[in-house]
Amino acid sequence: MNIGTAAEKSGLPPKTIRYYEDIGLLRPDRADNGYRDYSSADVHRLRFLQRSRSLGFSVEECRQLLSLYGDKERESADVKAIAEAKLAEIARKLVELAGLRDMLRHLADHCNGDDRPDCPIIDGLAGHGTVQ
Amino acid sequence: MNIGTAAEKSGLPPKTIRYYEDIGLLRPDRADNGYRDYSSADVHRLRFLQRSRSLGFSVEECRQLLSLYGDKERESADVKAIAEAKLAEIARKLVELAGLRDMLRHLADHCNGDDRPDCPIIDGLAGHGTVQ
DNA sequence: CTACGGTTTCCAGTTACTGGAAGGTCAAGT
DNA sequence: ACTTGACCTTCCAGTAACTGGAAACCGTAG
Repeated sequence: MNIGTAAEKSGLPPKTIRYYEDIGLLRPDRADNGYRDYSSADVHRLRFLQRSRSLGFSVEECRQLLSLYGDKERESADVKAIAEAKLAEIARKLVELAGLRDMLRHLADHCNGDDRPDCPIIDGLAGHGTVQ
Repeated sequence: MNIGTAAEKSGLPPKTIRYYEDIGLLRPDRADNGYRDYSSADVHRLRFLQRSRSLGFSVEECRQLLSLYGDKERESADVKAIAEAKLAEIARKLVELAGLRDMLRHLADHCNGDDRPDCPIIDGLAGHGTVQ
């Protein structure tokens, strides 16, 4: 499949897909005419990249996660350790995302009209407590 | 409070905090010695920025969300519309993050030893269906 | 055989930081 | 009073992750 189709299916622009190939995240076939030819496994990788990038993981983190599948030589304990570390980070992100949702829900529901400017939502803006 | 303390409390490096001031997301006081002086409201804004940036929202999206509080002239309907749009996006992110968690959970739990390379997890890597 | 949309490479520009140099500030120790 | 070390300041350069645009090739429909 051509890059345009892969772009549609993955939700990533063609430019970004080529960029991911440049930095070695992907290695699509080439057709006789020189066009890139994407398999459905390629599209899965691209969808994964689209999702994890949009959730705030870095390209290097994505590369590591993708390698958990690709590298058959890798130690299982290694795979498990990396996966567990990311799981902890995901759990944290889920909590923060839910907090953000609650805060915006409150803003949308209760701060209409004259009330809004007085709403002390900013106190709950970013949760409570200190980092570290 | 000095920038170092604000950095600790917000989880952002001082460099990033100065950058956010450069692009107009923040306007801390200055002490007589020229040092930036952060209020607790400033720290709340910074914590909000740290969280929403790490969850994949762009700086411009963050600017818009912060303006929902700051701008007393803004129409309530406008505030509500923006908040609702972001809520939909957050709901989507929550689903994708949970999907990522399940996938990694499966990888960590069931793909140990010889089993792993054969696991067809990549099929579930990025969920199913097509974007758009 | 000519449009026109999709594809190629390459190079430049943008966003959002990040590192490092050169120097000013401040509180603690001698 | 003086020095030391951790903090702060500005400025300028570099990096990460795209993004836009030019010039040229490919492929199908009329």
